[in-house]
Amino acid sequence: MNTKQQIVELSADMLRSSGFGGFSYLDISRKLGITKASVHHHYPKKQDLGLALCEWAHEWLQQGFEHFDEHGTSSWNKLERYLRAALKHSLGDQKMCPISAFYNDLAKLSQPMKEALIALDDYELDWIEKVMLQGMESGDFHRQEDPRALAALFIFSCKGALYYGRLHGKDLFHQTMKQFEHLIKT
Amino acid sequence: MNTKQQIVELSADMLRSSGFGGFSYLDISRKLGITKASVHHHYPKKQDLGLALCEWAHEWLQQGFEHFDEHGTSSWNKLERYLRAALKHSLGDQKMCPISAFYNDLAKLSQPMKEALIALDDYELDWIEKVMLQGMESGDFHRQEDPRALAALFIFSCKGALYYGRLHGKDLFHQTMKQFEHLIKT
DNA sequence: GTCTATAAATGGATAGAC
DNA sequence: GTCTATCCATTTATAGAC
Repeated sequence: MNTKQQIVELSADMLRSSGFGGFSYLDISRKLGITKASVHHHYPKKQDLGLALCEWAHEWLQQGFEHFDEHGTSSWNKLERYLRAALKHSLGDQKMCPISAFYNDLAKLSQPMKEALIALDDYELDWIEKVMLQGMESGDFHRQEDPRALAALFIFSCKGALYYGRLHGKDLFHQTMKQFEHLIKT
Repeated sequence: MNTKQQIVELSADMLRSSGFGGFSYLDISRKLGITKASVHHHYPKKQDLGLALCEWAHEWLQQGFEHFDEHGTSSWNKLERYLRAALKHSLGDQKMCPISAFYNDLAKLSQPMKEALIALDDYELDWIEKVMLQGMESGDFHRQEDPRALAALFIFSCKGALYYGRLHGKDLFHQTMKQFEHLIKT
């Protein structure tokens, strides 16, 4: 893997640990055994790295969704796989999802990064909404007037539980999502 | 108001705008017209200020809950008042709730601050859970096995919607909480 | 309680040699 | 592509005079 790719992969890891403002070019250089100046050669401004990380996050989501679509045996099973992956990648090793990580430093993001972040959110909401609609069609979920609001409710519950779970433990996550399941399943 | 109180009040404002790591002693000193050294005299380490801010947040929550309990005409109305206040203090003037603001910089908080934060979360969850129980008793809400999980679902939905709402607008907040209302009310 | 002065570290960024 | 060297601003924190 070339240096440029290594920088993105490593940054993605630190992004999910500490947020976009939580790691520096010095951190990157030290862990890769190169100098700060070399990192700047590949990504002159940190905003450039930020946009590359948004692309990385998009592919990260895309791969997950394709996998859940392919292996999910029902609408709820697809959501269950989403939750299992979220739990493993978050509380499992004390990291955030990349989207939450960007929101952490929202006030300091440039306008292009904010737009990329909105697109990321919509991409995730689109997938959840699609699964919710499938679940209503198949009769697995109670019919709702506003499937996108239901998708938002699901995402916020999941991410909030992961966010708080870093301090309160994973039981809170399991109990919260079990409550959600109980409310929407027929 | 004496200097020490002014420091806490001003810090609380900046905390909700930018998170705990998002403001500095220089910011405080400039806005109060004193020097950094004077700020350090009142709160030697930033962690000392952080603990004072946790106390401030506790009183902030306490006053809100007392107000909602006193004026709420039903269980749902109490939650509605909570939501209205949250919306006003968050998307209204582009601020976060103090708890979310601390979570923003979770990785950098000292252990005593993390413990204070857990206590804050529990205090908020306790109040919501109590209202959920009242609503079930009175028949306003569907009965649930785990009222604390329902309280967590409510809080995460609300805070997530506020968090995302900073980029996606307040409609997302209204739609999400309307969906929650629809799922729990009889 | 407030000030001046200062320290040591970090963060983002650039110029220019190899 | 990588390095050395450097710049400038910021952040937390302390010592000591008034």
